[in-house]
Amino acid sequence: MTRRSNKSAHSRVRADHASEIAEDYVEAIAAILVEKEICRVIDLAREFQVSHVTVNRTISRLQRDEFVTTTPYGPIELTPKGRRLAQASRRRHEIVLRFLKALGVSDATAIQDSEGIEHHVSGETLQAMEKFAAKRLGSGE
Amino acid sequence: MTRRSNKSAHSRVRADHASEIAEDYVEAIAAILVEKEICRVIDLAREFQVSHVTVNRTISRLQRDEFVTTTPYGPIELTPKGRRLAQASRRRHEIVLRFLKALGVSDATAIQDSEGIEHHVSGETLQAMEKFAAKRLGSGE
DNA sequence: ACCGAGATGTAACCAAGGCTACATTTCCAG
DNA sequence: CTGGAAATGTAGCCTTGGTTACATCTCGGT
Ligand SMILES: [Mn+2]
Ligand SMILES: [Mn+2]
Ligand SMILES: [Mn+2]
Ligand SMILES: [Mn+2]
Repeated sequence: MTRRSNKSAHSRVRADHASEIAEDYVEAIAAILVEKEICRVIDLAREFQVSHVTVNRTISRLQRDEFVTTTPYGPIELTPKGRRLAQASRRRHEIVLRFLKALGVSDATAIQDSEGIEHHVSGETLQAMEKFAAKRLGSGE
Repeated sequence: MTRRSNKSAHSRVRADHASEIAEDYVEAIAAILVEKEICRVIDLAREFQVSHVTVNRTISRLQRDEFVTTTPYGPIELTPKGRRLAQASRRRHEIVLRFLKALGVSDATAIQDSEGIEHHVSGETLQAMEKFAAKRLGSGE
């Protein structure tokens, strides 16, 4: 076991990565919209620590895929599809974050690790994490 | 908290991804070497479910970075550096896998999810996972 | 009103990782 | 020993996501 049984988990990982940027962007956009009511290219450049050019081109792809809308020099908005993805991504991210903290990991580390882990957590695992965190923090302890 | 405090976890994630293929390849090569004593391009193409061309070019990069050695039409071998990375990657992967199983996730799901998660687990989190799995499966139960 | 700093856009480049199509090499079954 | 199937290599293509350099637009403070 353990070795050589996995048909190809790697294809799944590649698929996870293909949707990762969309998930992180719409999640970030939604968060910025909440606390600043307007989202601009530079906000995302700061958040992701990339150049504004990278943000521009990413936003183009997201617009092509109908997650966001924007106009030249205008702010960035979410489509309904974008809002749905943002909501789901935020929920999953928060569950993973809470889970890591419940596991006993420091806040700083939990924040860092959850940013990558979130994209590789299946529904089944997410449920297990949720349950675990609930048992740890929920009402007891 | 939770929102807007993370300076940039995203840079860390990008760094994780940059080393991911090297880790997975050397880990796979080491495993193949154990049970077949020779590793060929086609073995890796099957393992990762990619074309042999992709494997070729990846192996070139790994050779450039001194993780593997190979010759035209020859088998693929690990350098000492490659062996060290393989060993460390295997260990981390196994801890994550055992951890997910200990959490109550099914074997199939644990195999899938651990393949992506492993690359985003910091030392601190890995230790927490190890400890948890030990408590769950270690001597009790 | 206007002007300059900061935000945004665009051009051109790069590396990684995918692919298909085709060429070449290996090596074993007959 | 040899023919051909399987393995390997090579050429050329694509998308994503990163960069710097430079051009243009916007808008708030004087
Ligand atoms: Mn993320
Ligand atoms: Mn990942
Ligand atoms: Mn692995
Ligand atoms: Mn992996």
